[in-house]
Amino acid sequence: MTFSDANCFTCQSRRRTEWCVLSEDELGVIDKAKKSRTLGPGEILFHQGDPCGGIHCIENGLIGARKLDADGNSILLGMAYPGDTLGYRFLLSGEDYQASAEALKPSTVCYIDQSAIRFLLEKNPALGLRFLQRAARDLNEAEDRFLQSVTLSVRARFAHLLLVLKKRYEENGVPRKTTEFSMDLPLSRQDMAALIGIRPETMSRTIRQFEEEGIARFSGRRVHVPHTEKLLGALETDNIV
Amino acid sequence: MTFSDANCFTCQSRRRTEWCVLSEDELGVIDKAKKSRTLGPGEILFHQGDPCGGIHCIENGLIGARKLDADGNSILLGMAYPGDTLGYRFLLSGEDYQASAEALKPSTVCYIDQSAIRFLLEKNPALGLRFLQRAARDLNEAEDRFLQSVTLSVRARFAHLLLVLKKRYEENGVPRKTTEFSMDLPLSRQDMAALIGIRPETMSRTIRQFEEEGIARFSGRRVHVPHTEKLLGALETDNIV
DNA sequence: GGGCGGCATTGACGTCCGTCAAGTTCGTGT
DNA sequence: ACACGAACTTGACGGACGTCAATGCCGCCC
Repeated sequence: MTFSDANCFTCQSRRRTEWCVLSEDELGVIDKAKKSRTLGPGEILFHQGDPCGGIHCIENGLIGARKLDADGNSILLGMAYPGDTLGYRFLLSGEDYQASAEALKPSTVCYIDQSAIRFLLEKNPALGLRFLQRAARDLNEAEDRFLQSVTLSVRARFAHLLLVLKKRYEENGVPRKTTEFSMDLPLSRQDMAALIGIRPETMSRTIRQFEEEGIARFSGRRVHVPHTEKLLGALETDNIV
Repeated sequence: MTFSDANCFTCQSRRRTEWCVLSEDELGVIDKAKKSRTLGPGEILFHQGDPCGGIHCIENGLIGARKLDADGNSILLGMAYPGDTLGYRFLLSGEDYQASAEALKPSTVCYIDQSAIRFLLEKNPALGLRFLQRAARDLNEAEDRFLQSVTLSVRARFAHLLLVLKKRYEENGVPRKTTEFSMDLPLSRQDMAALIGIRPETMSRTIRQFEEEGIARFSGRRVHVPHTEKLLGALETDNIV
């Protein structure tokens, strides 16, 4: 674990966080309470079962949420990008973490103890509403994933995933305006497989299928899509209103 | 649509709602703003695509959330019991309803306009936190459903569903202490099928399988489980930590 | 450098579940 | 009471995806 210096006032990701509704004074409370650290890929932020004593706020990088099954295989449940806050759910409900958090890319993350959070939640109702809006978005996303997992084919779910990763890639980097695009996938094959609820073998086969159909070309973690509309055609999204 | 009289102060379900943190005065705001109505089974509370102008609060009965696919088939997404509030997510995010709400049993539901809600959210931070806790619980539930849909067999998912319905049945009625139990299912076969992401035909076959194995006996909407531990044995829950 | 362990790919095979079609039961309205 | 439609059941069939096993690839550590 490496500690780093960070500053809430100059944080590039702040406008994406819930803290954007805080006054200067209130932001100072966060800034004083925070502890910052950097993680390399694979490093663990917290473990499933650990008590949740605060909130993690991602300044930059990429964090993944995992569960482990009995065989020791880890299942990637979701990803958190810069500006996302991690753990508010368990802080509020008082439960222990139900998943582990692991850096998927080199990341800088701040930890804010619950005392500061609770103080500000009492003081500024807008902060709670911000968290509530975040929860509402997360909830919509979770329900969509369930619906997709039971209504869409593996092909379509993988196409969805690629488009979501593209969107995130562009939000956190350089957007492209052309019909074609390339990007570096932040995930291993088996992590992508877990995200859409399939086995690594099926992931390999779906990738090969996409290559054979000219939808995308894969080389390691690099992916190139020559015609975005071909990828859109694999969505099968027509049949749900 | 039938209107009914209701009273927040004497409401039997209030202790389960978010309003339980309100003072007498604040409860009066809700009580004045609410409009109460009763619905028979099949009656629609609101439609997918309607604008969300307030919150629905279930006094008693059972409400289901549905989406429609292009074929006109309705997919049951979830259920709301007495004390649950419906629509806070869309109110906060300003979106239209993304699903319809339909009474599954005779129900009494109050509608509270957003102006009262927003007034109280600003005034009493504890109310926002209550909603946040609700959202956190809903989120955990949604993620569990996704995990189950990709890791568990149809058998196991149906066993889960029966146990959830049992829990709800006992919370809203008479609990039993014995190893066996009976209950009336509040759902049609196809609604149960949709909840666990399978087709009605597969639902029928799973029910027959349970009967053949002596796990449960079904007669119309009545279900009898002679040995609860047999049902627990069908959960296959061992392999997820 | 050599060996080891995790990730990825590929093939063969099996099975679970979706699809289609037909038939039955149930509920509702006239 | 009868008729109609919706919900439910059952069977036959096929395909998509999981499972198992073998192999290749690559980075890491002794």
